[in-house]
Amino acid sequence: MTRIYRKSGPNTMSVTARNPINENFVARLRQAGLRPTRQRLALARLLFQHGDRHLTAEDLHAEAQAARVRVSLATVYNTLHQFTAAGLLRSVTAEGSKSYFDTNTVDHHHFYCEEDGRLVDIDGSGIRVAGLPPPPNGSKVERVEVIVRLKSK
Amino acid sequence: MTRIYRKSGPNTMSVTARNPINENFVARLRQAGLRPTRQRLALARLLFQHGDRHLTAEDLHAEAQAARVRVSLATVYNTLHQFTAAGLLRSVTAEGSKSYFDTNTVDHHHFYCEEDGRLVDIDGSGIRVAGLPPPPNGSKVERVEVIVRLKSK
DNA sequence: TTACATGCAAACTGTTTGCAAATAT
DNA sequence: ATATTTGCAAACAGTTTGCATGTAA
Repeated sequence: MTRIYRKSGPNTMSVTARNPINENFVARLRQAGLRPTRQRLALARLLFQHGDRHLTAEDLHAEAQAARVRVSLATVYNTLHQFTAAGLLRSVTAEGSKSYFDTNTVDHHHFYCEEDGRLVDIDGSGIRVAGLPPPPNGSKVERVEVIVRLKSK
Repeated sequence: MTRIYRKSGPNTMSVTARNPINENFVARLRQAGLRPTRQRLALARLLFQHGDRHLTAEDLHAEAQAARVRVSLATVYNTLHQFTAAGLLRSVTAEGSKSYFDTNTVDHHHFYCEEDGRLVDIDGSGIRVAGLPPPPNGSKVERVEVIVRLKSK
């Protein structure tokens, strides 16, 4: 991990600027009880403006840097967790060390490529898991997760 | 994590002592190209003498301490990885931060209790995952893993 | 007697936290 | 005005590594 921080500069983009993308996210954040700050809006845009994505905190931080958005890594972590708690993201556990955040919040499953650590959605609608025994006493099923681990052929 | 180390003392148990449990593990280790050292044998016994188990490195290290077996945490990690490479263990990824090692090396699935971080085997024979799309280009399926995440009711 | 295994400390990675400064309402 | 959010540094957890010492063959 590379830890490069820049001094925070003045706020150059008005958070309340009237453009359709912002309007959209401002509403979603407000609904989640999150103030639509410059950082959160920028991260929301990076996360959600392209289709379904699987990102680590570091990935998103790097994207923010590349897009000249000044956000600290700590804020990226905070934001990802807040978005997850708000139901805007899901977290996916694929491999020991790092956590992935998935912009697809609908039930679905994943291919996981061990070689490059990449996650790919499996459309959930077609998949069925049969023969599951009932959960142990006192607990109930929260979610069934299928991970198909891949090797290159 | 607690890091308590003791000075290594003299070897009190002969590795080659003739008892059926040792004989068994000595052979298995040899077959895997691993020298049957005091530490490896002790860990093997802790791992395999009771039924199926899901352990972290820390868990096993604690058990070793409790059993008055002197092993460093680093050696526990090494040993777990070597055993996994040799097919004596499987590693299971359930949650971001820690890795579990599973003494059940036959294909099967897991319940995972988020509250207490405990894994429970699901007998694999009954479970079937239907409707999987073919893996992406150039890759093939290595393993299909089902994790049923539990909540207490 | 030599190649391998161990123990420890220190490094490393991903993540979280404490707190002062900045910002949203 | 005040409650929230941010950035940074430092802490933290789990894991890995380098190297001197110990042990198996």
